[in-house]
Amino acid sequence: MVSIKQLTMKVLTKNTDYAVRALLALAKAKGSYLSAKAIATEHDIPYQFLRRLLQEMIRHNLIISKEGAQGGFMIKKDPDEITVTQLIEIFQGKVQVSECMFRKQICGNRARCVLRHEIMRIENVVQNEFEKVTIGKLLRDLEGTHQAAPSISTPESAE
Amino acid sequence: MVSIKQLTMKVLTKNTDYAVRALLALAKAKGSYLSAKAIATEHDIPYQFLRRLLQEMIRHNLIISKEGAQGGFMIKKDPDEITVTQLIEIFQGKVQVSECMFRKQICGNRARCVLRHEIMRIENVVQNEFEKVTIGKLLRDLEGTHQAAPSISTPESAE
DNA sequence: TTTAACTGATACTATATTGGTATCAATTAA
DNA sequence: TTAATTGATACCAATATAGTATCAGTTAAA
Repeated sequence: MVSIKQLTMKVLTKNTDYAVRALLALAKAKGSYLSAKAIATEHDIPYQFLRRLLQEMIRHNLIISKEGAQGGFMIKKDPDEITVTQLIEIFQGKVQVSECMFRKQICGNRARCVLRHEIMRIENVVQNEFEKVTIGKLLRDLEGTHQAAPSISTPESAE
Repeated sequence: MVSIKQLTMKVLTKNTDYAVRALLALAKAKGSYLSAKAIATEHDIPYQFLRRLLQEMIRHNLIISKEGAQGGFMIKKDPDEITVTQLIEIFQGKVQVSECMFRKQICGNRARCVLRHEIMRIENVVQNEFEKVTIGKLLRDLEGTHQAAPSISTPESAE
């Protein structure tokens, strides 16, 4: 058996998965510090793995930290402004359908490439779909309140 | 620097990329046999790699082969019926946003999970987009004829 | 002022996936 | 008979993904 395929093509890796969960926990605990250990334990995320993700999120100004005893992490950015697209880009890189498809052989001869256009269109669709999903929305869904975001009406908010 | 991300999140791997190119070549040469070597050379695809992909496509009834000298591969299935979704499923597995996200910790307590629904919605969007793109459509785009498929009218293809 | 609970930073390991190569047997046209 | 070709499969290398370990520095609190 030639294993050229896997079971599923994962769109979200564990990185993003864990990051979303951690952010939901932090969004919920808004205003107080949660330690990496507490988050890891409660949400079943490998501790050291989580810490790397948290550091990365600090670098991207999504959260802040406090060192020392009773320290931990606190959400910084408005949960309604944190999209899954952003998290994917941070942890998995920019969504791209194919790095070179249709560029080399096929489109080499043609100046304007309709295929390239087709592919980019799908890229945008994927990205837009994930942009509709924010941490704020997920949190409300999770808590079953289903109320609209306080100050933002459109899900596609700017940076 | 902690490399927890790559440059880009590839949606199409080389497998699928090469398979599409090979199928385009075979669709173009419809009715005659093309050798793996010829396809590999002309489209800059690693020979042995390509052969594995061709074997896989035979198993999925997309193409047929003829052994021996002057043998090769010929397209079997109607190019308009071969979607990129199918190729992704053959070579990369079924598109799935996340295998476990929101299922374990988060949704453990709640019977009906709105998040799960959200994720599945995106999965469908992605898949539908790729289903719009067939080998037949790509071939016509490639040749610049832009005429509709003989038996199938594609409403979304006119952009 | 010592200690335990923390984060910051980074090195390390294991496994899976992806991309690619090599080999040998069987088939067939010339 | 031979060269071109597929069928089948084993193998290898690079990269990505997932997870672990360690040590230094900071801080609240005993």
